Amino acid sequence: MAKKPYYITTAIAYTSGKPHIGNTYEAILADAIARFKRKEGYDVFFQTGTDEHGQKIQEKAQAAGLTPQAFVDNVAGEIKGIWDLVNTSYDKFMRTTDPYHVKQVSKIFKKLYDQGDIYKGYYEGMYCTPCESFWTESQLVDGKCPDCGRDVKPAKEEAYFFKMGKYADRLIEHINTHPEFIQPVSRKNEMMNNFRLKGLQDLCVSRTSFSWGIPVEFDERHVVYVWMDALTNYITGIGFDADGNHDDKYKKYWPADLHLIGKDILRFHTIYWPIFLMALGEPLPKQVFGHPWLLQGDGKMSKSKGNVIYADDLARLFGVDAVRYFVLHEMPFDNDGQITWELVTERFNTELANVLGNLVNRTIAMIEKYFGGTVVKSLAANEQDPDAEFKATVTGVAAKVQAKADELRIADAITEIFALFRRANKYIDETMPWALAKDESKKARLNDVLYNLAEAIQIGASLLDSFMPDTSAKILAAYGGESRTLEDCGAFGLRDSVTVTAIPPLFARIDFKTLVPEIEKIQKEQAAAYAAEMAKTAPVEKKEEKKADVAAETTDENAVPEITFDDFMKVQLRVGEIIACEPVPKSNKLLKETVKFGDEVRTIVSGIAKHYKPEEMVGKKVVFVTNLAPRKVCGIVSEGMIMAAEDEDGTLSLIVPDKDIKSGANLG
RNA sequence: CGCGGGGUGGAGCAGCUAGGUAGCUCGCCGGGCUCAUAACCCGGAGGUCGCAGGUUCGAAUCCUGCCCCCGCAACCA
Repeated sequence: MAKKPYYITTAIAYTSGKPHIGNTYEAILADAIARFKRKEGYDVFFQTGTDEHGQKIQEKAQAAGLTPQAFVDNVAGEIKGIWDLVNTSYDKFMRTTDPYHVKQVSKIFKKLYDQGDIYKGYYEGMYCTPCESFWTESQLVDGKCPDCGRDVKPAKEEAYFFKMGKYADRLIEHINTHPEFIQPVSRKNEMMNNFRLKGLQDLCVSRTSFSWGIPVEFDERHVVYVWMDALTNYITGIGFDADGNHDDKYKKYWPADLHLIGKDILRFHTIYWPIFLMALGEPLPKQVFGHPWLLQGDGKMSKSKGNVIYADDLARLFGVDAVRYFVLHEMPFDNDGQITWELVTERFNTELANVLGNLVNRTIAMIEKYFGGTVVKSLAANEQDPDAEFKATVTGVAAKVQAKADELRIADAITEIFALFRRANKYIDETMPWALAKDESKKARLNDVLYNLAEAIQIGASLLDSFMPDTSAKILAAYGGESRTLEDCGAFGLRDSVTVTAIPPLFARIDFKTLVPEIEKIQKEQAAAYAAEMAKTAPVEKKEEKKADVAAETTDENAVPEITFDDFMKVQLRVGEIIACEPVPKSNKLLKETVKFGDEVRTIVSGIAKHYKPEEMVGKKVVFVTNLAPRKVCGIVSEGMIMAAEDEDGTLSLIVPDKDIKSGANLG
């Protein structure tokens, strides 16, 4: 009988930079599922890859002095390298610059245009001519360009749009009749609300403001905009052809069984993507799973602080399988999870070293010590098997693991496997092999006990092979066995004899203190590399970094250039007395202060509400910058800036004069 | 009333969709054992399940209101 096909994908990673552990988590999770499906007997096709077009990449490449293609070649190589490092068993690494994909996207666009689903229209907004950028009303600062501060004017740009509304009813129907389509189900309502509350607007699918993309074949000033380019990778990667001459692979694997993606892009995968497919007349994917995020626990992630955690650093310190174990097991099913160096170390020691590594090791040691390395299967079937309960527990694990894995609850599946290892440790205490060894008449019993342990360990290791492939292989090699099928994991006593070979500890306990210098080194290097990059690319990069990571810019001294005395003198600093203060409505960070500088009274808005209460502000004398251009913040004009110091913990402290001094006093 | 997620023993989480003894890992305390990586095994302390109402024979679980935290958005001049 032919194996059933199973097609699984990850989202494609954007090639703007090195992926951190949170991005890598998705690849590892998909890999675990893919491997387990193979173990279950499916004919699996696992596709992952990179999303390589767009304005941001064009700008980054320019800043780095590379062509966009050369730039994405580098980054895609780096991403693939990390995926390989953590042992993802993808069948295809898809890139959106792949010629076949480019050709097909172009054809798809044309086809949808010809059949009337895509039409030419206008993208309207406020336009800044020098910056060549469109802004929405809400993005404008004080009615001016948020980038350069110059005037903007209403303008419209030609663009192509996709008629989303045409397919909305069919999609709603599909979502309602396929409860398994959106996972976890708790997200389903969220998606449906998008229809009811906002209606479904037509989607802009082309741009003329940059050129690094797939050209629209019949209108070359346009390039295809991100979602139509990126989402279609799932079909072009397996040989979809817009003219219908599909590759056999497409016929076999589409529709996909599972799109594994981050919860942030669930919308695009459960609304836009199905509608594109409907327009193309193709079947919809069976399931879209929006996984939670893996957050870094020690403060807000910031490259300038060097506290971004990357898979390769983790792998160097803990080993690849420990990284896989951590992200697969420590992630809750539908809440965000946390990762810190301390947490990884703790799990490494308690679970991997203590429970698993030590079990494997002590059992080998006993088999060698008492039997020279070989134990045999008990020949006489014992009517009242004293180990019946133990054996039943061990052989029952496979079914439990399978049940959990089929629900995509990988963390729970792993917990089941470790329950087996814990049970085996307990079995050692129950049977006390070292006591049996002292009595020659109990040699047969001792053999049976150790044989049972060896079997249990091999079953556990076999079940582990989808999640920790290297560790599984090492254990099985030490016990001279091979990874067992799921079915065989449900049976005890498969081998007539087991011969073991001593191996070094699988996971040597780690004292966190010894790791601290390493981690500090990693963080220093990261911060230095970031500063260097900032210095090199600052002019171009500023725009996007401002949005993506404000903290980076303001806390990274290394990136700040030297100024002259004259420059400094341009800044006017004065002591102001706060005579009134109130929170800004609709904001959780802002306080509005009324400040007296001598005879002058000004209104100043500051982002300090998380650190200071309005009532404790009143009466304080604080240093302000008083010659900044006024700016509207949340509808209030702010005429200056309060001075405060912030450390890396985010603690904020206002700068106040050492002695009482009249308000309005100048600094210098 | 911008959108969403969450509040369960010291920490991190499960349980909630289909109400019925509050569970797991770590930590802590005590004990056991010595094959093993100061590892393993057993026992124990510790929880008004954010608050207040409601439905019910019975609510962590369902309903209503409120409080707090975290993301996103907004925003820090």
